[in-house]
Amino acid sequence: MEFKEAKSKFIQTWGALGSQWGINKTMAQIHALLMISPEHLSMEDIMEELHISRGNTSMNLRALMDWGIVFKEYKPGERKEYFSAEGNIDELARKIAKERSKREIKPTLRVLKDVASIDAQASNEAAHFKAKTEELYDFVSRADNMLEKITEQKENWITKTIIKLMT
Amino acid sequence: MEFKEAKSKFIQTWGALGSQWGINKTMAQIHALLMISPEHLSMEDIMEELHISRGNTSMNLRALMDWGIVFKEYKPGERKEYFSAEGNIDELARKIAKERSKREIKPTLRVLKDVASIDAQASNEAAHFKAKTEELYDFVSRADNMLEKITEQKENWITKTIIKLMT
DNA sequence: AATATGTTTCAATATTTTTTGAAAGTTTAA
DNA sequence: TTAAACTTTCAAAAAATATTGAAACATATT
Repeated sequence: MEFKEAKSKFIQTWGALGSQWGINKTMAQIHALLMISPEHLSMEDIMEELHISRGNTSMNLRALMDWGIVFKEYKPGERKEYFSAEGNIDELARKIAKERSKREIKPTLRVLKDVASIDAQASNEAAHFKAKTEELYDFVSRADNMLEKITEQKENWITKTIIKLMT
Repeated sequence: MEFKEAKSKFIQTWGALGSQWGINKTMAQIHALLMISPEHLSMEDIMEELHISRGNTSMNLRALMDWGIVFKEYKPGERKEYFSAEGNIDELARKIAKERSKREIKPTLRVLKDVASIDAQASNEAAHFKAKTEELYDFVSRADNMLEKITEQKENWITKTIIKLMT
């Protein structure tokens, strides 16, 4: 395969994967592009490469920076802003996990705790509901905890976790 | 909180969580509803409860069954079909993890392997691309492996994993 | 202070995804 | 074999989401 073809295929695939996991396709594509670029890229570079508008680029770069996985870079003597992606994949995954936990899991846990607090005496249906949502709260909170434990191990957390699991 | 209010809040929240993770909102809501129902529900029941059309209900029930987390039930002497959700949350999570790995991670891995096979000699850019996609392949494949290891432990895999991680 | 070089915002538009509802399909029973 | 009871399919419509592009905004330079 040609480099150009491979590059395009990678960007498309990363974008599609993003979509399937609830992340804006363009956002994932910009990230993919930055990840494989040896040099920092300007907004113009990104727009041209992905054929997207200035506004779209600006908004998605902001989102990526909010996630802490893309950084603004300045070149001495230049007014233009450049961008780079988190280069360490371990760190990238850790940040994504942390952010999704904060944005989605934690709020869900709050709701689960809340709805599980109803009176079980009210009816058979209510009792079942309470039991199920309690169970769910327990599970999700454990899973979230596990993820925290896994990612808080600095450096090579995947490998470290696999080793511990083999015992 | 009232049971009715809690129920509605739970269904909404579960639907929203689904959306954020790339799962159709209605699909997640149907699943939520079945999960908290002590009795099996018919298509009519679901349509009425969630205010959705017959077609929508039918298609999303099929999708849930394809995922292996909702089952068709027959009542003796009745022609109507009833539905129930996987009751074991551990098992539910395991099935979702397995299915997403199969549908999304595995195909991505194939592409990563593929694009990483380009000639690194071609250019500096190509060399960097190859290195990055190889690194990514390595990481994703380890992560997928880890998930497999975690979920293949039957019963209480979350708890078991946490214990192993504490050593 | 005017101009040049950039970036951000956001209402309008385009695209994608989901939902509807009615026709077609299936199965059971009379 | 016909009708009744129920489910599935899919083209059209609706809703949700993403994208554009131009005006507003910011900041540096002349």
